Amino acid sequence: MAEKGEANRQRIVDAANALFYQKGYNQTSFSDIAEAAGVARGNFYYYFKTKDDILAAVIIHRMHGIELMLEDWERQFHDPRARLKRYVTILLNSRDDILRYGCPLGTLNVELSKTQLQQQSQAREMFELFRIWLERQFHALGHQDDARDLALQLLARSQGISLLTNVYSDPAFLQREADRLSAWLDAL
Amino acid sequence: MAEKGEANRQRIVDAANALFYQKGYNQTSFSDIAEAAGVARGNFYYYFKTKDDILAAVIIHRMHGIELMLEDWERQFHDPRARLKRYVTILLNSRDDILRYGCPLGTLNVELSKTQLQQQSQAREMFELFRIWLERQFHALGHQDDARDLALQLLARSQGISLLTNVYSDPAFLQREADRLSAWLDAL
DNA sequence: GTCTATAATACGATAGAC
DNA sequence: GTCTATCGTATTATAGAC
Repeated sequence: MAEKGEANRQRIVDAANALFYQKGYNQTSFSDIAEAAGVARGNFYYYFKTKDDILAAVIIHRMHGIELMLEDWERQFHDPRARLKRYVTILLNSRDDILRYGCPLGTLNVELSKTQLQQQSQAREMFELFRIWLERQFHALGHQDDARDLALQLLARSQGISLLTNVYSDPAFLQREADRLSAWLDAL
Repeated sequence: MAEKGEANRQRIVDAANALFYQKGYNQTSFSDIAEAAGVARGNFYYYFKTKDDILAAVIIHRMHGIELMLEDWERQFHDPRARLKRYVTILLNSRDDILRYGCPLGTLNVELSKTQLQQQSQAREMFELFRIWLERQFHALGHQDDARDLALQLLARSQGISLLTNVYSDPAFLQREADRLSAWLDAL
C-alpha cells in the first residue's frame, strides 16, 4: 500500500533526522536508522537507494520545518524587531539540545564541508532560508543598505554562541549571550 | 634507532594533524595517515596502538604550537590591546584554510562532541589555552570583572565568523567581520 | 511492500617474519 | 624498528523468497 509505504518513509526520515543531529551524518549507519525507525535493514533500500538520498530527504524535511516556523513567526509578530528577537529565543528554547549536540544547521554544515562539498551545498540552503528571512526583517527595520550584512552578522553570532555553549556545556554563557544579542537588536 | 623512530613518529603526527583538519577525525583512516606519512601500515602500530592515541598526540602537538604562538605574540606586543588585535588577524592569515575547512579548533570540537565526549574534553583544552590568554589580556586592559566574559565573547565571535565564512566560502565576509572585531576591541 | 541472507568492501587492529 | 599478511568486524548495498 502506498499509505503504509509513505508512513514508513516518513519514519525513516524522522529517525535519520534525529540521528544525523545527535551522532553526525558519517557516524550514523543504515543499521542505526533502520533500528530507530523500526524498519528491517533490507526493506530500507526500497525507500532510499543511497545514504545521500536519505540526507537529501532529511534536508528537505528540515527546510520544510524551517519554512513553517518562519511563517508562524510572521503571523505571531508583525513588528520586524519582535520577529528578530523571536529568532534569538530559539537559542534558549533549544538550550538542552545545543548544550549536548550544538546547532543542527551549523554542525551538519561543518561536517559536510570537509569531504562532502556537494551535499554541503544542499545543507547551506537551510542557512539561506534564515538569512533571507532575517534580511527581510532588517530591511523592514530601515536598514536598506546593510540588511544582508546584518543578517549574516546575526547568523554568525548565533553560530558562535551555539558552538561555544556546546564546547563548554555552559548554559549560563548561552543565556548571557542570548540577552546580549537581544540588547544588540534593541540598540539598532 | 630511537632517532629514526622519533622522526617517523613526528611525521605520523604531522600527517594526522593535517588530515584530521582537512577530512575530519572519523573520516580519516589509518591508511590515509600511513600513506601521507610514508609509513607502512603495519609499522604504524609500533608508534600508536589506537586511533585515540594518535588523536591525543595530535591535540598535544597542536597545543604546543598554540603555546609557542602565544609566547611569540607576548614577545612581539606588550600592549594588551595590540595582543588582542593580533589574535583577530589569525582569521585573515589563515583565510584560505578557513574558507575550505573552517577553524581547526572549532570543527574538531564540533565533530567530537557528538559521539566522542571523552576525546572532546581533550580538544576543548585547545580553546582553554586561548581563553586563558585572552582573559589575561582583557584583565590587563582594565577589565577586572568581565575579563572571562569578554574572552569567551571574542572566542564565540571568531568561531561564528569562521563557520559562516566556511559555509558560504565568502572571503569578503571574513574580512568585513575581522575588521568589525578589531573595531570592537578599539572601542572597549 | 516486507523480510532473510549475503555479497563486497573498508576499517581498526594483530601476529609474526625479518 | 620495519614489513607483509591477515584476522574480525562493521559497513553499504544487492538478490531473491515471500
